[in-house]
Amino acid sequence: MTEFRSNGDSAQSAIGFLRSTSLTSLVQEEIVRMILSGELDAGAQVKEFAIADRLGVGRSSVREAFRALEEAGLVRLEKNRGVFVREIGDNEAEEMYAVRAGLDELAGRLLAPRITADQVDELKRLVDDLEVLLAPETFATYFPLNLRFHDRIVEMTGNGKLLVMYRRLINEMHLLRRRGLLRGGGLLVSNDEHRAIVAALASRDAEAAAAAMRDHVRSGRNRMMAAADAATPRTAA
Amino acid sequence: MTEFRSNGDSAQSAIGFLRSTSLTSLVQEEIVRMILSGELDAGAQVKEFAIADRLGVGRSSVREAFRALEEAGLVRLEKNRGVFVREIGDNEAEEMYAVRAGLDELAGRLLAPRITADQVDELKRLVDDLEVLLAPETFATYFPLNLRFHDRIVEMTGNGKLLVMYRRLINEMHLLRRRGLLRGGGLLVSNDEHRAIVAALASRDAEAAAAAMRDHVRSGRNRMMAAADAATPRTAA
DNA sequence: GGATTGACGATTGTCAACAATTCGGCCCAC
DNA sequence: GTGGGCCGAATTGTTGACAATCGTCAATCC
Repeated sequence: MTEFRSNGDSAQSAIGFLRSTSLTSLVQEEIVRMILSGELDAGAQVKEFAIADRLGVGRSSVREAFRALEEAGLVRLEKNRGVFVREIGDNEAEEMYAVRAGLDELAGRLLAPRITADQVDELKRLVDDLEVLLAPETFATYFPLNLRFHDRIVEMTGNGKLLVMYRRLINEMHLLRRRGLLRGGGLLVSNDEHRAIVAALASRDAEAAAAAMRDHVRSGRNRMMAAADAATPRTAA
Repeated sequence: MTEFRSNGDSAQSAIGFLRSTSLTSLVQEEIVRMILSGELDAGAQVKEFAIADRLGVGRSSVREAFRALEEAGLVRLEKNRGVFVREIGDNEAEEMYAVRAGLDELAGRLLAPRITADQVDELKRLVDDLEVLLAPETFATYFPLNLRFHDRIVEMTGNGKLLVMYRRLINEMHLLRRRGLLRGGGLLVSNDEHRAIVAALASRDAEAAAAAMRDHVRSGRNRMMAAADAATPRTAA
């Protein structure tokens, strides 16, 4: 996201970088990376000094980053006890799926009337790429590309506010307790639904696109819950 | 929200209060109050030391609060220049109305199937109260009660995640540049729509409730935009 | 033996001091 | 008169130090 080039325009980038980037922002990005990559597990405690020492900054910068991360829903602050990576239980997971369905539905409705032919092609290409990655040995790369497919749809709506809220929610949903199951195989059968979404968008039918998005999220929720139940059955056979 | 009583259980409240409340949280709440009350205008600079001195706390607590407020979208941090109350231009206002329509629509769809008779009565009472306040001299109290009406609907869905996102968005929308026009008279004619919303919810028809909510937000947007255009006409007569 | 208390180490909460940057005014040269 | 550069006040960025709190562990008492 913040890269430099070695050619002439790097000076301008560097200036913008210095003007906009504080230590706190960098610390914040690093902690987000650690959380999303799984380096910090849900529920784990994150110690101020450990982060500060590791990144070579003072504790204040880390503390400020923690405040921002709490507001973003990624960590939980307990006074005098420390900060912990948030865990998301089943109740909250249900709530999040409902909200995500609403946001995705809105994205489909907004995008369908204004999508361009180029954008349809781009989405079709993404779905084709996903198809290839369905094999078990490449599944580690299926998951991020799937995220990118949905992110691009929201991004294409041109609604920046929706995109910010959507991304924040997706980030939080990475903390689902049973996330591992999702990545492991629960989503394998969803590519047909991706094709249905692209088809609905290509037809420029707002309601059809909205319905396709909503149904896809709902299916994802069901797959997740089924996988969770299979892992921790409530009644033994 | 955090009140004490003078009877026996105050000790327990006080303990919980101390355990959960940091100076930063209090500072944050105070700044939010100042922004929402209009004490701090959109675009105004907020100086660290001024807040710290006024509240009798160190700058660190204020800086941490700033970070959280930036993540919440209420202020904008410019490195080495200061923090400013965010202003929301016309573009972003459009985006926010679209997202709010989506959230309200979702709230209507979620609430309709599960609303209780008591809840319907409560909403009806709120609409009746609003009716009385339509007179110009009481309009200052119409606005907060209108907010409460919509907030209660979202709250009644039981979806906490939706409620958090909704409230954050509503807070941000207080920073609309032409907000004064809204409060002054643009929303006067909307109580019929409120009745329509309650009627749709009472009928337990999810799609009807969703449509009523969406239409209401859309009307609000149109009223706001019309008022804004009237205040700053793009073409002179 | 079990429970309570006290002290200690570790961690967080808050603050004040120092460094770096920005912005405005002033002077001076042209 | 105008533009450039210098200087100083004001503000923010960052750090380290000190105080308060929590959890643990061992010693003590019943």
